Amino acid sequence: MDAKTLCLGVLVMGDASGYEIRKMFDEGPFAHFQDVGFGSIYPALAKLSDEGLVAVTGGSGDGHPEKKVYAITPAGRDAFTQSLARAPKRDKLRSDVTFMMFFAEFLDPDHLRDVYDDYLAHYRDRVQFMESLDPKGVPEGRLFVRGMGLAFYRAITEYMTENRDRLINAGPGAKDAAE
Amino acid sequence: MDAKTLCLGVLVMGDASGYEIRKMFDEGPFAHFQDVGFGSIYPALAKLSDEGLVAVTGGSGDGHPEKKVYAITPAGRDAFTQSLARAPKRDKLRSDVTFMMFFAEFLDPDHLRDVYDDYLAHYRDRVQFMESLDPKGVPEGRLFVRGMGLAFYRAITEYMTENRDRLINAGPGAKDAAE
DNA sequence: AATCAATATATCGGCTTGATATATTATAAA
DNA sequence: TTTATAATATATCAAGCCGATATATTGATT
Repeated sequence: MDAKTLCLGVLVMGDASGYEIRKMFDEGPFAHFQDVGFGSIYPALAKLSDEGLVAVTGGSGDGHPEKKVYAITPAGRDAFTQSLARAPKRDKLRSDVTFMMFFAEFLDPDHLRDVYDDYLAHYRDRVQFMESLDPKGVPEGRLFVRGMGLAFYRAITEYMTENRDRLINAGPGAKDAAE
Repeated sequence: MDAKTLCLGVLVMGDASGYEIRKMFDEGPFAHFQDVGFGSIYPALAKLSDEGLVAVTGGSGDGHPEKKVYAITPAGRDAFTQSLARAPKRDKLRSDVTFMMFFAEFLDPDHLRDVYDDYLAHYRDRVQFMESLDPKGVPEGRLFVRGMGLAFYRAITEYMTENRDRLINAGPGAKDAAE
């Protein structure tokens, strides 16, 4: 999905500023399956505005930053629906930690253990956070996606908890690093 | 991970051409957690060659394509080890299908069902494929990573099988599309 | 003999990424 | 109270990546 469609997706749920859009992908409901930075969001919003797909309110223009609020237009809604109707690209997971573990024998055992435990702790936090969310009034599509994220985080957490020693205790000189 | 490090990772396991490196990320052992295209691999190999981190054999240079085989040098091994020692970036999943499902109410029910079933079929295939792999002689790190991929694919497959009707039958006019 | 799929290298525009700069406001600590 | 810190907020830019495309050879199938 290109940055323009991602922005429209947020705006279809309500008006927002560029900063607020970012938060949706950084810590909000999209955080576990999409990502966009400011470097993509601001140019995307400018283009959407040029094309009449969003309308802007606020923003002085002279020097100091003032909040600009974007609202989707009827043309923007149409464009969004059309984007969703296109055949989706296949999923893409990019995990540098997994790449490191693949080459576990090239790593310093202490470093491997530290990275592993940080990573596992992070996924445990994600599980706890998602379990704490209130499902009341959330549309079916969003609940489904949330449930899938939780299933994914739980699977990783369980696997990493059960197989920790298998990886940490492998490799040269790893015996001291296990705890 | 940048394209250069990904290439070095493949070459550390044995000599390969650009095309063979690509296959490792497209259908090989890295396919489920990393991705690189030709547009990144060829420039990366050229840079690595300039820096003396890989050595090239073959390739005529005049017009028609001839296979070039790359081999990692001792300096390349050092550079690879150093790259692995750096703090890894956090995981990033990009799933356009999940984005579509989030906005299920904006989709034509038939289209949603088609996309859903294709997606589920794809993950079922991945599970079957990974279960068919022979673990004999595979180093611990690679087995661990393979197991984690399998855990991930299984979790998605199970969730999608159990919750299919919940999503497909939601939304306006969806009753006919369920089967 | 013709067709198709796989092998193989390479390029390029458009887009994304990650870092950085800048400024305001709200909160917490000294 | 003053200071420091964190959060809010917009914006830009170089470097690098992505997806599409072009080209050519080899092997397998019809």
